[in-house]
Amino acid sequence: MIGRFVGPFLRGQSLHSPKRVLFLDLVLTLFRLNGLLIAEGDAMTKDLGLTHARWKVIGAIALSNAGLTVPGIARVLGQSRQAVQRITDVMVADGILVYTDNPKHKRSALVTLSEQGQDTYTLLREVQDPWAIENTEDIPIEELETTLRLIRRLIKKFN
Amino acid sequence: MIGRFVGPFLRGQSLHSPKRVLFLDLVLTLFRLNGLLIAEGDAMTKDLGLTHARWKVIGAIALSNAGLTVPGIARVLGQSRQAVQRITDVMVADGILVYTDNPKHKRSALVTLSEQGQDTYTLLREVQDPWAIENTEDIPIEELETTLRLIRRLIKKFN
DNA sequence: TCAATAATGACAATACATTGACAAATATAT
DNA sequence: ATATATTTGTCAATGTATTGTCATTATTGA
Repeated sequence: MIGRFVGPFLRGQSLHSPKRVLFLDLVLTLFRLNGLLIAEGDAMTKDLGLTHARWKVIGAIALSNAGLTVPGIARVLGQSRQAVQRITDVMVADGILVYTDNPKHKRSALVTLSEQGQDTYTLLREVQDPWAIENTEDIPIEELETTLRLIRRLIKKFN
Repeated sequence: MIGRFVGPFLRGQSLHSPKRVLFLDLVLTLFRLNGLLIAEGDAMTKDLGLTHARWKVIGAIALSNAGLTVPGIARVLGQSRQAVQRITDVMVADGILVYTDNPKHKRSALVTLSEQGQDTYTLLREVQDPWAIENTEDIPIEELETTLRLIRRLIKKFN
């Protein structure tokens, strides 16, 4: 039952605009999933010496086609560019990332995986892939697509 | 097109398990939406003297039926109980929240809105409701339900 | 072309969150 | 009932993220 968590404050109005309550419930639920996903990722990558700040950056780079700058990674992750800059600086110092020349911008370098970074990514994939497959095997692909489409639609609104 | 952001590292495998790629893409997209939602909420509540740490707590309490303890709020928000404890302590000191007796637990108080907190919540609703309605008016309720159901399903896996 | 606007890097201050640890309270299983 | 496991409050250390500011570089539009 979808409306299960609708509380006393909202129940009085839920008949008038159920979509609003549904949406607020969705937002809160997204916050929760966000936290659980971070915990999942941290548990998954504990042995690799990664933290969520780090595997998020690696994931963003790996999923990108064109190459990403620091502000670009920040946009993909929904974070401030300063936070990403901080972690990429550390990861470059650690030899996981490399700043490479950006033909399109004099100062804003592209962030890429070093050789060591690619090794780390390979190890990450070895735990991440089974995890992803395991957690989607009982979910119809149509539902995943519908959800992803809706999430993207919301992102477009908030950009 | 759903697979638009699938990068060079993943493209080679996408035919073998498209759901996996879809899922990883979804995860990254959820991170992004999470950040955008926080920014939306902060912009929305700037005049109310709230921060995302605060309106999340208020929202969690408002959406709950039974009454929530600090660890309960933390579970709803997908955060550590220590983080929530910190912010509720500040909000109690500020007079927005009140710790009330919990018949079910000697030490673990229920967190409730003070009178001032309810006023704040009323003001919050005045900006939040139009926002929620505006951002869902072009989205079919079935899609919202499908998405919420999927998100809940994932949460259940990660609990 | 050139002026106005936006994006970026850099630095600082502050807010927020996680992790670890330990004692006290509660829940569970036998 | 009672031993065991889990949950909770608390404190401390550390990691992570936001906000604000300013100079510099890109982009846009007239």
